Amino acid sequence: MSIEHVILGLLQKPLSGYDIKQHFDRMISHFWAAEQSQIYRTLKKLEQKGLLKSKVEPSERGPDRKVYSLTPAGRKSLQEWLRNEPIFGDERYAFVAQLCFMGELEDLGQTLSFVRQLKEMQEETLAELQGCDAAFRECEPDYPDDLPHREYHFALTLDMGIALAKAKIRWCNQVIKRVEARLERETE
Amino acid sequence: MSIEHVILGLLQKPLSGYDIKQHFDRMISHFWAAEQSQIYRTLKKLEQKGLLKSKVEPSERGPDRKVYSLTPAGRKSLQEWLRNEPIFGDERYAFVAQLCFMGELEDLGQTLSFVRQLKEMQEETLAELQGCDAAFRECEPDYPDDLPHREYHFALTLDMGIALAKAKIRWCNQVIKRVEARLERETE
DNA sequence: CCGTTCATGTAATCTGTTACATGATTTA
DNA sequence: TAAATCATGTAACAGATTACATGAACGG
Repeated sequence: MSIEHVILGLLQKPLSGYDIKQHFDRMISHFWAAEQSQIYRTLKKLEQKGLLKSKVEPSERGPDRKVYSLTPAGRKSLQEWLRNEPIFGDERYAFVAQLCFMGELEDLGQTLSFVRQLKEMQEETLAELQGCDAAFRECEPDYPDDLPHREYHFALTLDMGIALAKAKIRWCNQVIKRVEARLERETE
Repeated sequence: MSIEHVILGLLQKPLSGYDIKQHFDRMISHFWAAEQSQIYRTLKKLEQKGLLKSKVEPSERGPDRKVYSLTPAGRKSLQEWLRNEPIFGDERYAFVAQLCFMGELEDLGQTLSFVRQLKEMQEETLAELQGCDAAFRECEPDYPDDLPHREYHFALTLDMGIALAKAKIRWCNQVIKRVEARLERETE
């Protein structure tokens, strides 16, 4: 049920489904992704449950917006979720699965180019996260340790994204070295 | 469609649905989890598609086993997936989502105990992975760089699990220090 | 006039979890 | 004899993706 709670968490201010999608893509994509259609569906369900209320507003540009906000029951549900123990141990990494079975190809050259490509992808991710961090640092004088609680917690998760991206890149570098060395040994 | 390919990848040797669940839990749980019921459903689908074939065998102990193995089409499908570019960027971390919105509680004591608990969980995961690594090291004299390709690639993914677990623990330690410091400042 | 952004959603399908149902064999 | 392990699955529900459908406003 995490997506419901992530949406409740984002609704600190009233937002439309479209706004929520922007937040997913721009702020939290390093730990959660959601499709637009899933967001609309979940908003409808949360409203039916009485955790959200909505009102239609004219937009400055484009069609009318349907803006959602938390009800007291919604805030309570969010707080309960936050006080749960950490939800941990169900992460999935498709690229690790690919690497795990790549022995099947009997082609270390393929493994090497796979890991190099992976490293590039992770470097892009890292650059984005660091850009976000830099922007934050510039416009918030109290960054990072005296931010208001909400931004402070967001900054902590940004650090996590950066730390993990760096760890993945270090691991890629090690794998690249090891596979290169093995390739040299095997072609001797 | 990754679960289909993960199952194809595990079927280097013929295995029953029950065996496959054991492999998920014992060898690859740090990058992919699956429920028994999902495994049986997926096996059935893969057989319908002609990527697997099955035969029923008597078991040494317990009821008959239905043992699946790759067809040539199955092997081809696996190899195509392995030659795809790395599937990357859709990881989800529910515990990061929880932390991200925890500012809502306005209770840094709660944040602190959350992160301490998270750290303990990650230390358990790390210990398991290191145990697996140690066992591997003991019984395989060529570990890690001269293993046959299949085991070699598995060892690479084990390293990744260990590297990520360590990175998460380091991040927890930093967060714990920072939050402790802020709590002291705020209660002065 | 064409592409992008803004803005809403539905339908079909696929993936994943939880609960249920059955029954033999082994170990304590 | 009771619990754990071996072994199969189904049903219902929840979560996620992809494709489809509509249309206004704005910038080039």
